[in-house]
Amino acid sequence: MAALELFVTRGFAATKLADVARAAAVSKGLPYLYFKNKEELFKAVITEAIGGPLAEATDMIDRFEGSSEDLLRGLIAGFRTFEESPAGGVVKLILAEAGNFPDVARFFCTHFDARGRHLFARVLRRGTESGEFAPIADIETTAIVIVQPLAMFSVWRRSLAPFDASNNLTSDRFYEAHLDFVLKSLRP
Amino acid sequence: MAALELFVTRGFAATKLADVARAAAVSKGLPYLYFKNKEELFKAVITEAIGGPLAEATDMIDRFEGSSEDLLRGLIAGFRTFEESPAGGVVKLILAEAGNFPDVARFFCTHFDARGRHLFARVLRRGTESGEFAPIADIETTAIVIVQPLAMFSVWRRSLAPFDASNNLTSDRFYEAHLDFVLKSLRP
DNA sequence: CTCGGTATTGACTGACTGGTCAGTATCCAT
DNA sequence: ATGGATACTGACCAGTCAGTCAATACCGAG
Repeated sequence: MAALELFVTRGFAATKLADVARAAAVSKGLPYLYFKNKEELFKAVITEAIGGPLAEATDMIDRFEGSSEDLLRGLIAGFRTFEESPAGGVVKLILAEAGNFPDVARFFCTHFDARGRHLFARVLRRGTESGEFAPIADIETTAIVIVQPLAMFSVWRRSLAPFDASNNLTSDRFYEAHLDFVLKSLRP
Repeated sequence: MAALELFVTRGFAATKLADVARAAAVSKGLPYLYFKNKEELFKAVITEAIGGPLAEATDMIDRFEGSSEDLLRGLIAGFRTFEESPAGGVVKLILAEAGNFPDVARFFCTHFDARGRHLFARVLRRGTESGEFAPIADIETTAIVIVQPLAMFSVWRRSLAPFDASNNLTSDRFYEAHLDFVLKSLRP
């Protein structure tokens, strides 16, 4: 959806519905035949952007069989493809607008944030139990520490990256360094 | 400044100057005697919020003598006090509004983002050269991977945290897990 | 107390934008 | 062809808010 891109780059309040309409090559009134108002459009855009990728990710995990390290790699790779799709912008969008849209924030928390963290925690638990990873004092929080760079990179790429003069950080380099760093920390 | 808090929780566009004035217990017109317009106020708020803490941090580093691990701890602790001060909200604010305020974004990049990363990279280099840390393939990018959870946590605390049902993550637990994780990865 | 100057106010305006709706285009079944 | 149903348009309205400025409060010196 064209609306998503505008919301991501400009924010909710600064995005004019006339612009959304123009970007989608329709008239100003058309969106109102499908969405009650701007806020409903916003919610629809977000839930649509999250829904698909989330479903894919969960059953990818459920069906997985192999080493915990490979599962971790798979999970991160999965996040990357989501992040690099147009839908990846929702993370930034939601973090920015959470205060103004409590129910969107809550929805995102339970259906994406918490679930995503849980998946990583599960992998860590699996790995430590099998002895593949070293023991971890606080698994839930460690999962957060692992996920946060991914989320942050997603946000950064869509906000500061274009303005960073010393911008020689490619996605490849980042994901490589991240995985390297994480695995070093996890191995016994 | 009262304006900062409003900007952080609501975003730039959604913050009415009348509210800023009310929060500061002055009349609606007063800010215009000190700032040309809303955008100038915004820039002033940000530069003020960043300026002080940044100066402190840099000369804290310059004067430091001791082990690299302690320096790293000091750096993170410094970030935490900044993060927990009212000024900590600028990170979220800038990430959200970078697209609408290119020059603010550029200013933040050069004076805070890049410099902060550089400090961490310096510590890593110092540690690897002295043999205190294991060799690191890509120091600059690794520094980013270390800093990002800190930045993300700052954003998260001010956006999703209040809506997260399973919200038993305290700052203490987070910083502890982060430091533990990082040091595990760095040690030879 | 008075006067000059300065700091502050808050009603007002002009521009902008979310939302409406009477009207037009398109399409399909008969 | 034609009637009607459906999809879409864009001029218009009403509300909102950044920004202005004439009027007022305040203060310090003489």
